[in-house]
Amino acid sequence: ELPAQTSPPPRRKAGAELLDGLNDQQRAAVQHAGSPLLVVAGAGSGKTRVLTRRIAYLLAERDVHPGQIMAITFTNKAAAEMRERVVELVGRRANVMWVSTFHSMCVRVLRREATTLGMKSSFSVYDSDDTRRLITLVSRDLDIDPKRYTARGLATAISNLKNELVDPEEATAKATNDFERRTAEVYVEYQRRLGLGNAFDFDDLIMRTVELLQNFPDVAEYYRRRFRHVLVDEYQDTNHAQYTLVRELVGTGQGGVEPGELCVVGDADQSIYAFRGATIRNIVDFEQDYPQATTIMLEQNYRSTQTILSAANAVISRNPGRRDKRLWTALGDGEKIVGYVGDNDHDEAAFVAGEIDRLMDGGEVKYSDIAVFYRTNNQSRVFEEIFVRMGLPYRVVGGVRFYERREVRDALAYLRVLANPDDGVSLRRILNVPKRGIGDRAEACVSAHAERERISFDAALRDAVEDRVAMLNPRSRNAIAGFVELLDDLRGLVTDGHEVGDILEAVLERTGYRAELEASDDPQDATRVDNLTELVTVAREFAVEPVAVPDDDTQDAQQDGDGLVEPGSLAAFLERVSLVADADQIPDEDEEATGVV
Amino acid sequence: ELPAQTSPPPRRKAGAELLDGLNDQQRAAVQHAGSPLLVVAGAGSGKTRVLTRRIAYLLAERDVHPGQIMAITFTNKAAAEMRERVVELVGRRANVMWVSTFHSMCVRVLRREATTLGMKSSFSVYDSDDTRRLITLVSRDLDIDPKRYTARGLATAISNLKNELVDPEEATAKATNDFERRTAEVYVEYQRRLGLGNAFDFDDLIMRTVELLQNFPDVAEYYRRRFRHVLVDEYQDTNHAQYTLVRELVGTGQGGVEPGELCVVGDADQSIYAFRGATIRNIVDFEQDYPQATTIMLEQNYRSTQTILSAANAVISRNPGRRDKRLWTALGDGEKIVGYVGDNDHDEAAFVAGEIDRLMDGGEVKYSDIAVFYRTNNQSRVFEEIFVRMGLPYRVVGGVRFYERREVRDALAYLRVLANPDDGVSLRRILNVPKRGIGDRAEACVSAHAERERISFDAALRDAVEDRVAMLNPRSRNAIAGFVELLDDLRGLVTDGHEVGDILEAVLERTGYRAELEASDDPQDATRVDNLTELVTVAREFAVEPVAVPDDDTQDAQQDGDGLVEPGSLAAFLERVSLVADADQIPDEDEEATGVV
Amino acid sequence: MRARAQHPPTVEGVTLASLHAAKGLEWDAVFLVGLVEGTVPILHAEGNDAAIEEERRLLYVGVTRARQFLSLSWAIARSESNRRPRRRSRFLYGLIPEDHPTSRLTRARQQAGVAPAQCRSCGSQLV
Amino acid sequence: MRARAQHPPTVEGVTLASLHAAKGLEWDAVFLVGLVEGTVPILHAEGNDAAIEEERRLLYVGVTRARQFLSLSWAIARSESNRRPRRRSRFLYGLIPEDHPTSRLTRARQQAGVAPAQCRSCGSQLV
DNA sequence: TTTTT
DNA sequence: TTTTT
DNA sequence: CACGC
Repeated sequence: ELPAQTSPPPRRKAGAELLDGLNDQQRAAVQHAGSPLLVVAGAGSGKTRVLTRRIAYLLAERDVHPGQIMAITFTNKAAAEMRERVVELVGRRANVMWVSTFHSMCVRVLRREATTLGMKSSFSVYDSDDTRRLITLVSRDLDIDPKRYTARGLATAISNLKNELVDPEEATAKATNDFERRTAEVYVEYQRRLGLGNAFDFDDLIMRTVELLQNFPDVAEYYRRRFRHVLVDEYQDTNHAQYTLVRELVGTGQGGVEPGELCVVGDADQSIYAFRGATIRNIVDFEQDYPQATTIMLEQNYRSTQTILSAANAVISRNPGRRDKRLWTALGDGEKIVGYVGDNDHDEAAFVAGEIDRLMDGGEVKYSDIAVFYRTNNQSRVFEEIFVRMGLPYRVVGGVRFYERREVRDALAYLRVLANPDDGVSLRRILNVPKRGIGDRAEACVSAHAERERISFDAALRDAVEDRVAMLNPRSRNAIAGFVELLDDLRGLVTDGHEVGDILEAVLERTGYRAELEASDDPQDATRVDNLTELVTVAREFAVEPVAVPDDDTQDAQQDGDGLVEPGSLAAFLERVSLVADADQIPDEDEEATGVV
Repeated sequence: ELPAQTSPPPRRKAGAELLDGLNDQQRAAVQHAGSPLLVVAGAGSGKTRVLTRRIAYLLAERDVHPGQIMAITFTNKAAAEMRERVVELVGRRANVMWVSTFHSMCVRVLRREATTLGMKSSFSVYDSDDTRRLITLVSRDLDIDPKRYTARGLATAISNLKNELVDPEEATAKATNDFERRTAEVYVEYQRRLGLGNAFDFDDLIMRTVELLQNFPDVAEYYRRRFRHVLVDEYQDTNHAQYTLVRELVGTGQGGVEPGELCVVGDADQSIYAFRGATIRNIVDFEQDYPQATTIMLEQNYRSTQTILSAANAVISRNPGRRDKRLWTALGDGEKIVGYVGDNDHDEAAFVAGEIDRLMDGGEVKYSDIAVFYRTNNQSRVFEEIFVRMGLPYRVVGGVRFYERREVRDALAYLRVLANPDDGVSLRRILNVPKRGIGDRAEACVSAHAERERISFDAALRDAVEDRVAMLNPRSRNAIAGFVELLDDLRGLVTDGHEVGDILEAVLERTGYRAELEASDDPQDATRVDNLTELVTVAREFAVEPVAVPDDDTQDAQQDGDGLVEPGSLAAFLERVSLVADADQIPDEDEEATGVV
Repeated sequence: MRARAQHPPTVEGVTLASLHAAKGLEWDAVFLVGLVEGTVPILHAEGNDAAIEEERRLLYVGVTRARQFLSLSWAIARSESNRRPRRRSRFLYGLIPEDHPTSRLTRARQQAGVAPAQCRSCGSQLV
Repeated sequence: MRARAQHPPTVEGVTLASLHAAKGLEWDAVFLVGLVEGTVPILHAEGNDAAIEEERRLLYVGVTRARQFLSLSWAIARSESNRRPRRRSRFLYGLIPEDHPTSRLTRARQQAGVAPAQCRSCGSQLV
């Protein structure tokens, strides 16, 4: 025993260090082994710290290989931060872990197994805008009254079904009223068209991965053998499909594979995404779902003063039926809370501006340390007005995100069409953008032909060039011929292996898209040109960016064909931009990640 | 003589005081009498000071009655300032003077003499937007290709003709090419429709006042006898019509009335409105136009450092054929001029922001003492971006002005229709705003009926209610009936003598206009509601505002029926808002008005 | 001041965001504004217990974003055009007493037209 | 700083305006920006002597707005997307010498990539 | 009305 | 491309 | 028949 004390093996030392500075509950969460674990992590209780230490501890102390770990988050930012912090703790071998969002993780699985589901691995991922567009088309084809059933409404309904893992057939069977019947009808056709376009929508990524795991036991077994540890962040935000996905990944121990070790972290009191399908019940009922489960509560807060925590406790304690949890801190009471009643919202905003000025006068705080929160985005207006007048620097979070801007989506649609010719939604998006004389009528003719012949829109366009599309006049035919030729030219660049940035640059140049914006007198179009320039920059940086996951140091051989598209490729770029909501919405300086002060 | 020194008559003393602190040229300009006077007033040379002192001097020393003075400016702000400063010098009796813009002055004349020109005194004044709308209607009726001849283009062409005092007949006769012929055709019909709608456009105000003075010698004589002194500010900005108007007002001495005494002030080097019809020749050729004229040059500048003035002189001296004029100052050289070349506009903006920060660090300057000027408004964008980021308070001048906002114009259109039922443009503007089921087709039916029967659009609407309009379906008929009833209800409020603010409030309430905006989810609509609230406030303040012109103290009896609408009335409010471009675009703290430091 | 000009990207400014967007982050000073019925909780949630509970969690998320300084505010009317006064959020019951200065100010001002004094004492009166 | 908070309407901010909108007013410090061919004078005026003269008057109006401090600036390129470099305004001939630091900086920077030093000596070199 | 993909 | 009414 | 409103 004595030698062990004077020169302990490095691994043990690392393990001990990983528990440094943790409180009892945090330490228990890091060390727990052998059964499902629920960490109820109050606000500011050091949740990310626990997650990352736990992963490091698995590697350091429990003989777990990085390739056996899957950590799931909701945002790319959270995933990136988690990976980064684990790397800080255990080195670059951590890069072999799957640390990703639910959606990225599913894309990775689906790229590997696409053919099993009758798709090609070059599939597109449709976001809510693409989805709405496709539903509009479907809805029109089905002669649905677009006033009574808006595309947005139908999209929401279908999304809800998918979140509940209800497939088109079941939806049809279960429909009890007019709206549900119409929705099911659209759902069936929409899903068919997604397949035809070789595309998944956001919800499909989850639902169809579940389908894969449930219907193909050998696939499920492969992943269950591979990932022995599954960690899920923000568990209170999971919807039913995500809940099921996690269950399937972990397994039940039937079929010869021991269940994976599950650790979920979350806080029911911070469940605020019910409208997106999140079910607070997933976290509330965790102990029923996993009867072996252990629960650890993190109640010590490292962020706020006791005054603030008491206020928070007072607010939330009035919610009935919740797990009793009281945040506390060792930091002391701090400043009193300020209350103010204004005559009107302008008055209220003036008060806030004055208080900010006062805080700044104190000199201990920066503007970026201050935030104003409201329930609805339009409430920002009155603050912006007064802040501009007073010269208070500010940034508004929300609004149209970079990848949601029209010009950015147009440019990306070109790239998607180059990568996946079957992608009809993207193809139709750019068909006449910029204007090239292919009008509504021409599009309708081609579309009808595609439907009749049951071919892709791209194939129908090529038929049009050869005059095999009915009712199409020669003017339109010529315009289409020019367009198809343009696409083929651009696709040549892809085949020749040009960099993404160059391909994008060629798209903007050869299509005349940028020229049209530059010629415009609308001041908004100047911004649009700038955004495209920014997009080109992003693409250029992407090509030279060091790749996070494959790592020379690692022995893990499962990198190639492991659901990862070729780094730096067009496909990789599209995958990135399709699954990243925004580059930088909120500065990441100070995050949930709270440690001991 | 001794008694005169110990107790001089008050009037002489006032006169002497009025010359206090003026330089030789300024003093000469104030005292000049007996012939037309051109004051060439360089930038910052104390132009407004000279004008106001001159007026005061006329009253104090030259036995001129305030009612005999007409002072003309281009902006309401300049007029208000001039009046205010004269009042400071000579007291409230100055309020009897006509101090107004060219356009306000003409409206006042035209209200008095409307019937002479076959109009009613309740006429509307159409601004450029109304004009464009009416031209669009006319153009459509004349089957003019709206691509080849845009409403905007036609409006500009017609405006140019009016500025040159070319009437529709002359335009028709003189037309030499296709565009001119089409323009003349539109001009004829447009002018007919203006008459039918009992409306003048901005350019009409000038042109038709000239017509009045030229075609009705007794009217001209009345004004010439009445106004013995005409003063014109910013003379370099006059167009041909305004030039002629001034000539007609002053007269030539034929017909028994001595010519009025004319004093014009301006600076050819600051002529920058050629594109609006201003002709620099008016000021350049003043001495030829008025052979008796005296010219006084103000070259001493009280605003800038010599360094800046030398730069200014260097810039302008390269213009050929100009009157040689060199600004100088007694203030000394001051700081050197800073030059900077940026890599791109963002870089340039960063430099400017940095310099502003540096100036503010000096502590002697306020943000509001600093300005950034550019040639085209879209250049503001890059500055706004960097200023917001740096927390530099700023205000952008330009953009959509208050009275040009859609919601404000809609509300005013309601008021105009109440005041002038013949106003077809305003009536058609609000016909289906907010939506009340009177669509394009219905409007076309009513419009055709109005044309066919040669009645006003309002009368046609009333025919529609009685089913006397062809091709109109019952649904539309009912909608129109509701609308007409609504208008009649509202007009009842006007007849009952309610305050403008209440009438406006009733319009917003009973039409459902405000409700529609409040129900909207477009964040812009929240701003719109605020703008309407602001408009109501303006209207309320207007009703209680002390009236500037009629003054109890004065003996002048020509107040009633003197082209002034009843103070506080709906008509008065409309007149104000039709002729005021904007409430506060640039803060009026520091104006051209420069005196001795 | 001078330093600011030298490294401008540092001046990132005050954050304006929805309560949803605030989740997962923290700031030294936090202002929660518009705490009136119809906004927090939002009108739409009325009559639906689960929705009202979620609205309350939303406020909880907002409160727990603050490190040192927290301000709670609301306005009794949206703008001059809109007559009917607003009621403060039910979620403040128990947090700020009904008879607290901020509550009374509402009536006091309507009579006197005086600008409301700002209250720095609620912290001590928390439940 | 405190004073600012107490009477907020005073903080009116830096004025951004077109040269036309500047007419008739004055400021202690004036920045005239974008002084390149195609902007001042504007492209549209090219080939029309009267129009070019009016553009020159426009610059004159801008210059004479300043009381104490005047800055003249321009950029050699609009944004990264737009390649062809710009030439400074012809109206600066005689005002700022061709071989003045501001002119040379253009080339120097393209080679060195160094941020341009700001020039405080033109005032003395006026014609 | 909120919007992590 | 500027925009005093 | 495309396109702009």
